[in-house]
Amino acid sequence: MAEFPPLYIQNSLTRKKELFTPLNAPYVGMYVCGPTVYSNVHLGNVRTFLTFDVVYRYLLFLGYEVRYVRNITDVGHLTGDSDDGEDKIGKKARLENLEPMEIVQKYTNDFHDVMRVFNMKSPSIEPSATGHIVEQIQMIEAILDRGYAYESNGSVYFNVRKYNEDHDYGALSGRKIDDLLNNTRSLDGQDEKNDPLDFALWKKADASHLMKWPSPWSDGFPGWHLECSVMSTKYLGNQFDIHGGGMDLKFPHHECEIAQNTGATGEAHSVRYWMHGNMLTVNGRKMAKSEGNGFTPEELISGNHALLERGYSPMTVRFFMLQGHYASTLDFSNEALQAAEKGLDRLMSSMASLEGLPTASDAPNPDVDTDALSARCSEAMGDDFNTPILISVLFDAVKLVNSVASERIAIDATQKERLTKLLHGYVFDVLGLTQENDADGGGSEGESDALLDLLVELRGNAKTNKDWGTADAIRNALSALGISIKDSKDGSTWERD
RNA sequence: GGUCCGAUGGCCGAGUGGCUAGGCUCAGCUCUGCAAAAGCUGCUACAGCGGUUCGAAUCCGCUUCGGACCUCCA
Repeated sequence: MAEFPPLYIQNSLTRKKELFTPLNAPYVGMYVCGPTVYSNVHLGNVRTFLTFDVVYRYLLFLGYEVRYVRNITDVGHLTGDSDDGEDKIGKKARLENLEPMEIVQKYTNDFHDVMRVFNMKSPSIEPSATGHIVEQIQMIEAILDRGYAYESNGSVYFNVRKYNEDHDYGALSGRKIDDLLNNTRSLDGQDEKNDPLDFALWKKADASHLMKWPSPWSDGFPGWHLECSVMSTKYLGNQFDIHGGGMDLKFPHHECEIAQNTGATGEAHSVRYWMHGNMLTVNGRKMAKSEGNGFTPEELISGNHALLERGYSPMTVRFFMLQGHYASTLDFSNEALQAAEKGLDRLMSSMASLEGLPTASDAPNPDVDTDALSARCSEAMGDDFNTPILISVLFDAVKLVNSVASERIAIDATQKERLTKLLHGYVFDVLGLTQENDADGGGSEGESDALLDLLVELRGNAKTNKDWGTADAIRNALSALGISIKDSKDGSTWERD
């Protein structure tokens, strides 16, 4: 087995930072709760998917073979205060006068577009709940067989108290069953349940319900928590390595997932490392659809939203989010976005200069220790994916690159190669940042580049002749077009802003 | 009401007992025809009060303020 650098993960279940040891290295199984496709994703959703995109990327970077499963929830999600609420997708379908599956397709497409714009890697498998109705029915039967569920009026409920006699309900979220009971609000339409804590595995559909399937109990639809239990274990096994999701899913969703898995097999600890990403906040408040403080990636890029002073590029947002640790709340503000934009610009300018970096030295510069830089990077990521620390190390590398570029420091070819490999690996592969200079589009890029080179050369001649008027005129004109010129003692270069 | 979490310099944001990240902003300097870029230097903070310790942003207690979950939520 290959050697992997140590990776510590903060496990939500044990509340400890643990050394990551996959069940079957080099293979890793990872499941992340995906979106419910009944409306556009907002920036808060993006943050969670970004968190696990980086986890996925880093595991791949280390050389693990990862099966990354992220579901699409296209049924079973109830609205309102009780389990008798309406299915979100069915409701939306009625509102928009579309087939439920049209809704699902529409917002799935939107979700994929967003993922692409933010340079998220596609999961290995993206299963949908409606594609696994049979398996969900089978899991309900297994849970019934073990006595942890009961049928009531065509619906099936999980028996939380019975389960808690043999296992520990509340272990993940740190809740005690009696506290839960004391604090459960009395809701309507719960008479079918033996106990308010019980949750639905299968719901009987009424006549107006659009999405329903036959089952041994009724024509109905599966409970929300069930799909994740079914799809994670189907593709990753009854026990698998990493389960991720947003902090707000910890209870009840993930708690119920654990109960279902254990209830169906009798085996505890189906998930070895639970990871939870924290919330994106706006003015200190969680960004959420219900709060009305969310905006879509489209609004973010265009700047067309009351909270936005102007638009920001997807990579700026990606970088902004990576400058905070995934387990902390991150507060959104225009000021912070603008600071991130400049920082990213500096990082990317430096990346762009790597190729043309001079190797002025025949021997390695003893003051330049690429191995140490590399070690600090892997240490940062190995400490629970600490991207802020990683970025701080990368800025040290930026400083070094810029010093070499301006010939304040000399390095040899080997050091240049290592530096390039390090920066490419962490910036492009691990953090998933990309250069965003291709905004002018079209196939004429090469031509316009050549024209720009020519203009810069002409300006250089003007400078040599001390024709400052011409030189400044060219610089100002290019600046107005979004091209900035950088002078150094060896000549000038240009860069698109 | 219950459970849990947080409070870090002008802003964002790491850091869990001594080595006092990083980005942005601001000021000065170097370079430059000027500017930009780049480099260097400076601004040295940990909500408040008490305690433990040789030593606390970091551990403990209290107070204040904020947030999350307990209902759909990434």
